[in-house]
Amino acid sequence: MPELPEVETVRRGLTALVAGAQINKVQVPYPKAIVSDLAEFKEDLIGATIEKIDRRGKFLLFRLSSDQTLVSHLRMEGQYSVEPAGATPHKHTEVIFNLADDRDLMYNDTRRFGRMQLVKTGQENQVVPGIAKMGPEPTESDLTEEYLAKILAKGHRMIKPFLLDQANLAGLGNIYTDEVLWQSKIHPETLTNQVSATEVANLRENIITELARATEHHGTTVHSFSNVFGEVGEFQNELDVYGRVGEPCRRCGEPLVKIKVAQRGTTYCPKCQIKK
DNA sequence: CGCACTGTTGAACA
DNA sequence: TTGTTCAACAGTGC
Repeated sequence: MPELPEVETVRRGLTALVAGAQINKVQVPYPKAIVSDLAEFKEDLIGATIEKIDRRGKFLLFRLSSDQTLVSHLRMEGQYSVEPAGATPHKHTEVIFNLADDRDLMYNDTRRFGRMQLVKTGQENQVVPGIAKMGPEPTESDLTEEYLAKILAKGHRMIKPFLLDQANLAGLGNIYTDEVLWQSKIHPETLTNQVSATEVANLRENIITELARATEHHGTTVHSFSNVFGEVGEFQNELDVYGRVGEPCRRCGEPLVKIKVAQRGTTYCPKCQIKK
């Protein structure tokens, strides 16, 4: 389900609902979801209060009063819901946090790809590989033009898998990558060292703007995404290429085409996005 | 039945 | 050594 805008939408929802809540007990119907020691996971969470929820890239970071952090990655279809205590778990509920205020925070994951682990706060930057290697957040201050130009020039890899690689920059996934490449008029198979300085500046601006816009619209709902309130995003109505194969390009009218790039479905405009 | 799918990772390979 | 590619993870829906 989620790229950065969706994870940020979940973070905000969770903050509104469970920041300040205390955990009484934890049940784990699907132990594989827990990467760290399971017994410690359950034990250490008892009595802890969720002080706040941060985000790094697509990772959610529940900051606990116990000086520990619950690191949670939703991968493809993970989602959280908050229900009255004792509510029946869903078919794919993997973890249940029983809260002291008679509510249950449930983690549900249809495809069972999501993972969570408990670490000492601050240690996530070393212990969680995805975070340790993660590139800058896609913001004006963190993602500088100099940095982007430098790493693009360094490799000779196709631009699409490059942008999907969280080690280069955080936050983009398959949907928004197709969108920003279309906006930037760059063919998804363009080699990174073939991207001109002008295109780099433009691409950077589009990445930052697009992810911020999508976040304002509470993300894109494809298939299963909903926030903790069970609400869907609205950004799917704003997408220009993803899911629009065969439909006319909104810039030139040419029918959009779909190809496979680095094992991922990729939609683009064959007239606006010319391979060099 | 076959294929596609929002993401990441570790092994294989150059 | 370093960078890149690709299968695998698991379930649902078309």
